[in-house]
Amino acid sequence: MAGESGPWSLVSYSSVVQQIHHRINHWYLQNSRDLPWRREGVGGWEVMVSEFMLQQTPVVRVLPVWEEWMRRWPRPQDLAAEPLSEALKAWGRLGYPRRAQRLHAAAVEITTEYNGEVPRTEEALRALPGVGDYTAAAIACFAFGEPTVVVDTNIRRVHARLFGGMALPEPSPRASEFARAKDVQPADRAAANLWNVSVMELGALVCTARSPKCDACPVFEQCAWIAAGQPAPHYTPKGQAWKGTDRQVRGAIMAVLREHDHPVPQDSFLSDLGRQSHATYVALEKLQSESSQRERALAGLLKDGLAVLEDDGVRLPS
DNA sequence: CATTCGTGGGG
DNA sequence: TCCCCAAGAAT
Repeated sequence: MAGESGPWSLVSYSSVVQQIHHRINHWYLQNSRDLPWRREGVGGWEVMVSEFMLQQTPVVRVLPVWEEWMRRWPRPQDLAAEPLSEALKAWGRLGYPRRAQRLHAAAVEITTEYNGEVPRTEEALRALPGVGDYTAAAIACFAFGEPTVVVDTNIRRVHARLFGGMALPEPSPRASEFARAKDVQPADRAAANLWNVSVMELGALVCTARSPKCDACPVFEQCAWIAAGQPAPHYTPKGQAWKGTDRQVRGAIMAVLREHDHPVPQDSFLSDLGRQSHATYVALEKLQSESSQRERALAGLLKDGLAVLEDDGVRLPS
């Protein structure tokens, strides 16, 4: 495979790889979760919304919000007809509200440029706001059966272990990983489709980042990481800073704005303490004590178009 | 290429 | 309790 020597070189379609295909696909058919966006008859819009929500957010937290969005906005036009503020409110506490902003913008673009039909090609999808390499490949594959090369964090981890013999993939995706994923993917269209979702599911349920369930793995015998004696990661992931960051304050401000239909005076953020979660309460105390950070965080939200400044306060964008 | 950007459940 | 990190994208 590209950029790699060793036992897997030039043997992508060897019997071993075909056996891996069969084992992981079979495992998937027996063990996959019954997720609503995977059910029969689900269209591009449903898959697209799920993919946006699943960007850096666990499935269990997405499920109820996705159900509500599908009930309320069954088509892109339905969301596009609503002001951005409604999308931000319905996004709730999923996190990264810019995803809701970009999904709303994508719905508008689909409505105006594609007559309300989610585009089927990876290229067209990739041009939509909030759609990167992974999401474009995922929608094309899962919704429309395109044999795209899907590379998400789960697939990267499975490939790093199974084929690379490493505990974890590199911190940031490399071109060589895409090349390897393309190389080990079945040529057949339907087979590639099943393979993509199967490897992803294996990574989500068995080949997890922490304490992988190797005793339940269908390709334990083929795994290069197991064969190498399960070596430890060659780097230490650097944690995501949170306490005292602008992100925390931005989240607190957004939590307040979501609960108001009218502009909220900046000096009255603290008046809503009673209705906030503990996390928001803590963040709001910071809003009070560190005005410079509050101003910086608010400026960021205004710049990002997630909040609007009026004469009488701050509100969500309409 | 490194940073920034939310949230909350589980190890 | 604390820390990890989860179907990433944009800059």
